[in-house]
Amino acid sequence: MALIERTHLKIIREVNQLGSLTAAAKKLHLTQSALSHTIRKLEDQFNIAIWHREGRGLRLTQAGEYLLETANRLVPQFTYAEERLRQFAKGERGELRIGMECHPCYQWLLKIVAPYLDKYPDVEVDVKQKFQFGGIAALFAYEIDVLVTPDPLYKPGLIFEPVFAYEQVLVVSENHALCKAEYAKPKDLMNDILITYPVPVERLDIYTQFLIPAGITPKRHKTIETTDIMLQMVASGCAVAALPRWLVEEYNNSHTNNKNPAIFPVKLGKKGLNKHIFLGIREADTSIKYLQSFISIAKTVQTTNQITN
Amino acid sequence: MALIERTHLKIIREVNQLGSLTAAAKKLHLTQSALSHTIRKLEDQFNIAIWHREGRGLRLTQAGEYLLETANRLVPQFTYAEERLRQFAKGERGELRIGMECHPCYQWLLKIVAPYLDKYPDVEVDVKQKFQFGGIAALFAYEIDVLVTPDPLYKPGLIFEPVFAYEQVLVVSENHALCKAEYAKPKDLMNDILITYPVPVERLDIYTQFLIPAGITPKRHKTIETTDIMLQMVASGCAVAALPRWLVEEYNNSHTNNKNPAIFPVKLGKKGLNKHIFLGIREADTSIKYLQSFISIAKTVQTTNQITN
DNA sequence: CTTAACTATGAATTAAATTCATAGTATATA
DNA sequence: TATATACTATGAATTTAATTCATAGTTAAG
Repeated sequence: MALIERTHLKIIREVNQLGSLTAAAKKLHLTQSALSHTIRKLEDQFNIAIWHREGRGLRLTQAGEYLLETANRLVPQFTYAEERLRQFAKGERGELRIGMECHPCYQWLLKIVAPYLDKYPDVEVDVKQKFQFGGIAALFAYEIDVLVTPDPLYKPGLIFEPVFAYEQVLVVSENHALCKAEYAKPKDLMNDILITYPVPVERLDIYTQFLIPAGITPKRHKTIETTDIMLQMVASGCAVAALPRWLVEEYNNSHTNNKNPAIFPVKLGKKGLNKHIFLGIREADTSIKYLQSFISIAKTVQTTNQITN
Repeated sequence: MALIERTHLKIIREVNQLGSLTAAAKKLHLTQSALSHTIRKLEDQFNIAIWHREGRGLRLTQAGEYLLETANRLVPQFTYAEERLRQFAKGERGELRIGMECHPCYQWLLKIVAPYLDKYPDVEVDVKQKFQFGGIAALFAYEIDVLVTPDPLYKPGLIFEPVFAYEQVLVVSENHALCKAEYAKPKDLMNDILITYPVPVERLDIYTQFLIPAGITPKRHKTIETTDIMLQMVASGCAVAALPRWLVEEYNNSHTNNKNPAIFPVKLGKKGLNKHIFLGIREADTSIKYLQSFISIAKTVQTTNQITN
């Protein structure tokens, strides 16, 4: 059984606009006969007339008027959908769900997103920070499209790209004993309150690569969600934290003129704790232009950052 | 160049709902191969993927998600449109634009429309009273679908059906000299103010069939739009009017208990002035069920009226 | 009353959709 | 770790549908 198709709607619209089957046929690159047959089939199918045939003219019936309304509503939605598909094809449109497994990177991300959206205004950017089974699983499950993480996990189907290097440092107030020290040793933290983000200890480098190897635990361990509050608590001298060096520098640049107490970065161990941030994507998505572009912009922004800070 | 068609949308919807091409194919009474080819063609056309192929499973891409949304929006509109066409075919739906060339018939019309809409709730009824080139022209020009008129004009393409007979009478107050007369003669009106609807004199029977043949004109001629006010003016004794007998009877039934002055019908001439009301439709529309039904209901209602009044 | 500008329609043709047959691949099962 | 199972993809054959061609029929205009 034949149904209403896009062509029927297109024909009805064109005939209404141009006034005749012949003219509509020319516009649609078909013959008058084709349109006549096509519409006739629909009319027979539903046992209705679409036009009153009055000599050499056509006048819409009520059913025809109704179909014209429908056509005027639906046909543009088809052409719009096609335009969208072309945008998808060109990689100009899509959803970019960014997963963050690196708390302090949020500030950095904001700097990328602004120029990125200038270039790809039709990409819908969304940032997610919580994952039930971790960021990698979220990538595999298509919950997110890019993962920002310091812990790449090279699995088949995933690709990781380093986007910037940074040094994880201990952050202390001007009153802290370590504030002018060349570097910190694990036991220096025995009497400090250590603030971290609320993530499992095994994902905190200051534990896995600094305190735990030395068998040391700090006096207390507190967790805080927001970087700003964390830094303020450190500045006030209540506690210490482990954060990227650039965050400390940025904080000082924006706060010292306000007479806020400065904070000091201290190397973690003699060699420091050097880290990378990676962007992870699914291998299947490597061809998506707006995704590739996000990665390359991410690389640019970090470089600029390194230089200015 | 191939475009997005209804089938594509249907397939995407079904696959999303049933989880596989195979299941969707069964539901759509097609083979899995057909769906695969059809979608593949669209993908090639726009150079996009609609699904990620993961082993034996399909997962929508972003473009696919978008198309699914579109499908969920558009497909129901197609099926709805088809339902409407079936209603048009059955004559259960349509527009019924009623043209009135008979002012006092408005009350009568209201009595028809109520039971009619009970039976045809999907018919859109509209009443028009003004026509630039007359009611017949309005019928031909598809401005209206039925014409209610006392003056049928038998032209090819039009069909008129009498729906009720009535007597046009002179209406006077209880103080008028004619109020108990057997019938009125033209010269009886020489000192009266005559009220009519604001239509050309050649469409007023009291002129064309009563006064003009006798070469008489009334003292004055006033026009009023509304029947109610016309009747009240007659009742107050200021003027006389020519109206259908049943209108006078109806007025008296509803007003005498309120102590309002009664009005009296007087035959126009010895034999009275007998008229018919006709419904006119286009010959092309005779097959429209809801239109035929309107005419038959119209005939029923007038009969009932005749008896009760 | 002839021409021009339409639509309708049957038959022929062309194009497109669909199926058939089969290969390929991941998942579940024994 | 085979093996069955439940999918999808795809080329070629087939069927079905769309389109054209050729032509008749109708009306409005010159």
